[in-house]
Amino acid sequence: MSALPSSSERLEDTGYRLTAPRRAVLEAIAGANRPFTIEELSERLPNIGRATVFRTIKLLQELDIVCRVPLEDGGVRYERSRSGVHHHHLICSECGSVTEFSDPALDAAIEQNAATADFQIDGHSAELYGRCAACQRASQGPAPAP
Amino acid sequence: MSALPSSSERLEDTGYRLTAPRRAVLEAIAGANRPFTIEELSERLPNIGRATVFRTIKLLQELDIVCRVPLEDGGVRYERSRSGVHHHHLICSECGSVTEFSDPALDAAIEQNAATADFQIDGHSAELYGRCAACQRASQGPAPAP
DNA sequence: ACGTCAGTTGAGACGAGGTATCATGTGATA
DNA sequence: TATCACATGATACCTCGTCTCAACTGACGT
Repeated sequence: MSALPSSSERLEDTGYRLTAPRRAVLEAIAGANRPFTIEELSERLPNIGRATVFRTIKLLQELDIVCRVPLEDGGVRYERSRSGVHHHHLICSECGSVTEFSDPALDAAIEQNAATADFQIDGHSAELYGRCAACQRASQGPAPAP
Repeated sequence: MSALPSSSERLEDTGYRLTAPRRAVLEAIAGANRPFTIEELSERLPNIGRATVFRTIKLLQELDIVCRVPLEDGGVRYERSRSGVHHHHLICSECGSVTEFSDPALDAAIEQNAATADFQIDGHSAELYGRCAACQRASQGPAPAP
């Protein structure tokens, strides 16, 4: 719901203008109940230029207001990020749902590997692909037609 | 060096034809000393159609002869895969080098998270971005001209 | 050795996703 | 409320990858 107030403040605090198109994009994002593509967003906002949608999403990524979800096939979706908390994704290849999780043990393992290789780590990504619980249940329960 | 014999055998064993263009792509890959883009590969093989290079790389990915390296900016490179062993990447954002590592603890942490979420995992990716040891040394040691 | 033919190729059209350009519009400040 | 840097929209353009289809060619059987 209220992803808007803090987001718009963050825009202004960083010296960016809070314009009508940006407000519209923020509202559309706040209203999205699942990760979205730029194209989907753009369709929902027919009065706003495609380029502006791209520019705004790029900006919001830099401000950690939205985050990029890389898909297995090379495609990309975006989602509102939960208050800048670092997390990873469980991506269902059947229904496309994306679940977040964070795990200190996983991050620690990653940092351990970087340290061993004398690698100065800036960032990392970890995505898990497979089938979510709901999709597993759907194909197990009532025998579906083959 | 000898990535060729086993790779071409693997092609034939799987029922694919070992054609001249495929052989040329395999040789170019064997001769690459760092992860490459399709475009780079295509430039090195001016007699081979771009579409064929794409098709061949796709095929070699399926056969686990090359693997995809997703970059931080959304771009992609490819590299010969080490004998099908599952691994992750340390990707230097300064010099572009890619180092592989594998870590059972990391994979275990990933599987643990999937299990907790009742998620049936098919595959996962984990990439670490930052600066490699060499690039860190280069900017610390002898003061370079700005 | 050679014919056969399904698998493969190359050229180029096409499409998705994203960026660059530039004249015009507009939010925040004085 | 005037100003002007910042932001926008339309559109051209670029990159990366796939599709189409006629022509070609490896692998196999004879």
